[in-house]
Amino acid sequence: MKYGPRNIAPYVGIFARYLREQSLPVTHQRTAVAEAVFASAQHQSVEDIDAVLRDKGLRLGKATIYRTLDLLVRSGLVEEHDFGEGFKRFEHRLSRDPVHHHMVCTKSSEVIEFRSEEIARIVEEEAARHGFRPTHHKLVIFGLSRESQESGADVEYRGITCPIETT
Amino acid sequence: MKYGPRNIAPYVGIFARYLREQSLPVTHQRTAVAEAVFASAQHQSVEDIDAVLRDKGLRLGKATIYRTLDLLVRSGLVEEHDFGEGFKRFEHRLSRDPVHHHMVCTKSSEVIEFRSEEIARIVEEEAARHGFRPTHHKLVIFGLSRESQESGADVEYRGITCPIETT
DNA sequence: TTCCAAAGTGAATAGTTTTCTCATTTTCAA
DNA sequence: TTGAAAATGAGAAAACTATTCACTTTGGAA
Repeated sequence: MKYGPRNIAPYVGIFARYLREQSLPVTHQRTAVAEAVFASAQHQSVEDIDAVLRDKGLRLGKATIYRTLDLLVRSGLVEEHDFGEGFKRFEHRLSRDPVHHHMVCTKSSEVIEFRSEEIARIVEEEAARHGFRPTHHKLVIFGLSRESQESGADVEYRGITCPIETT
Repeated sequence: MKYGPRNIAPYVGIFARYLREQSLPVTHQRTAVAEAVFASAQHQSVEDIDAVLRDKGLRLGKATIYRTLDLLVRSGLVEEHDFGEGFKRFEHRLSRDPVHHHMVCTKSSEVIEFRSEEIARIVEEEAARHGFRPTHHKLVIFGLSRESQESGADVEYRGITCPIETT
């Protein structure tokens, strides 16, 4: 779904332009965080981003990373995800498929992306039916990836066996 | 989407049966939490549930509430939601439409439920296409409810104005 | 280039939600 | 009734994110 490394300089430039439009200073820290996010095709946690920056010899305050990610999300260049892990993940929107959804393996945490025109249509229809004005939507499918199934994992259902009370 | 108050005793009974099947003690606290969740048609936070219990004169430890909610979710009788508020919400599955999705108003936090057979079909198709074995899925549409729109609220887009760098 | 007001940074702190610990209490089968 | 296994709850801890504030940087103006 993502298409390997690319020249990210132009995208960092777009972020810089966004900052200037908003009358916000273009700092080294902001540029560095943007580079780290744009350079990876992964769904990165704040820890991941901090690690990447650290590898480059940069030690930014956590607060700065959070604040810059907030700006990136507001700029529309980066998307925020919550896969139910207890923390957020961030993904740039510079791929050829900026709108897509996710399947998350509950065993391996593997993430598969997919696209669906139908989903967008249904969202519009359902929203219109309720007088709702949608801005964005998120669909996440949970389950087992092919790899997890092949490695013997199985969905363990521990729910009620029968919804009708018999006792 | 929810159909008013009902006699929840049978459902508490089903939870009790689930506990016995799992060889887990049926305690007063567990019964009380189940009652609180089953009695409301809302998407309740842990705080909400604690408040309901408190109103009934019950003061359970937070740990017990969390542990019991975990059991309720595992039993399949209750569903867990994350509407991006920073905390979880819980909803029983005793309605006539146990499978449904949500629209969340980013202004008023109002939640609208809707059903869609098409979504389920698409989920199955897309999962099959990737060899993925789905267990469940969540679709949340964010935007403005009719009421919020009528009260003058507007989506404020603060993103980039043009993705093509011109400078 | 220099100046400077406005804004950013980062270390520490605080806040929130959720989980863990462990001494005490409860459950439930025998 | 008894007792082993499990639950409870108060508080501590953990995990993630936001805030505070003294100091630094940015960027437009002179």
